Amino acid sequence: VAFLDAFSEANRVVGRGSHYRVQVVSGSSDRNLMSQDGFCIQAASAYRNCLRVADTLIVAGSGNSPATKEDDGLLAWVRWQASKSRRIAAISGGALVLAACGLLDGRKVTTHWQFRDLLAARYPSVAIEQDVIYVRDANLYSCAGATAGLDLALRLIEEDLGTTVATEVAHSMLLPSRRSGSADQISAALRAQAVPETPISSLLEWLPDHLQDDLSIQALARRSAMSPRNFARIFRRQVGQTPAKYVENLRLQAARFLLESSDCTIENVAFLAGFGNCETLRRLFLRRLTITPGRYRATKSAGK
DNA sequence: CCCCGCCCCCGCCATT
DNA sequence: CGAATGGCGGGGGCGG
Repeated sequence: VAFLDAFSEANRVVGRGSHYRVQVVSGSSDRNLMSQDGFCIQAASAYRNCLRVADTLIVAGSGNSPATKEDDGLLAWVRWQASKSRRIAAISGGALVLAACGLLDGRKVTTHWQFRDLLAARYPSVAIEQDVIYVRDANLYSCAGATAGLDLALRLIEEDLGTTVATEVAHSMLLPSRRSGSADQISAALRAQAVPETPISSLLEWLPDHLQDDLSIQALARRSAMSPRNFARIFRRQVGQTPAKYVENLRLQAARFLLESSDCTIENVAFLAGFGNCETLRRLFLRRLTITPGRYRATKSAGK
């Protein structure tokens, strides 16, 4: 449910004329949704009564009922919505519902490890990605678990409204920052279950401690014993971002952290985060956060 | 602020 | 034949 907050928070950030209108629809005959935690949510409507087409269709899977009982009416409704909507997202076990609709054949998706085997066995043509917390395949998004749904929501917001808004939403929701799709920040429990060791995953663990190194594609490819072209492809497929973008995000994150929580000079921050000089850092901040590093630090410290 | 060179990204094709 | 890999080149964005 937490990912719903991200959209309302985005509305608050962009101000009046709210951008998102969220409608919760139940997949049952009545409006009640029973969560596995023992509380009950009342949706705005049951799916049968929802004839409005969603711009973004988000299908959330519940933990206790793996959504595998074939409710033909529900599947037909989802198929119909999916055919009309601009993009589709599956959260956790929601992938099973979309798969049952035949919407995942040949598509790249991820799901909670708890459903992975079932999904793979029942729908062999689905391309399951294992070492990401969320994945995007064209207009199809999916994520591994409920909390990853939050990251997915931030991703959608970022695509709709830009990085600045997404970052602010993440900030106001007390998240350290937008997590990337990669596995490096996945929870320990999920990591233990879901991550087979790959060259990319070990690279992702190595990266944050080596921001000052040469992190060009060639250098990273050499480190991973791949050709540059192939490395870039594999990386993008597994991580969901291009290598340079990912590195840029890491460095930006590091710089923000240093500005907020240390009194290093800006030049030192730039150096520590792996930027050649402070001009590069400055331009990145202006591009991504529309604020200079110095002002960023000032507003952060002035706020407290 | 501008400009040039570099590198990233991606489409495309050849090879295995 | 299809999937995986490597190489090439252009276009565009970014850094110096």
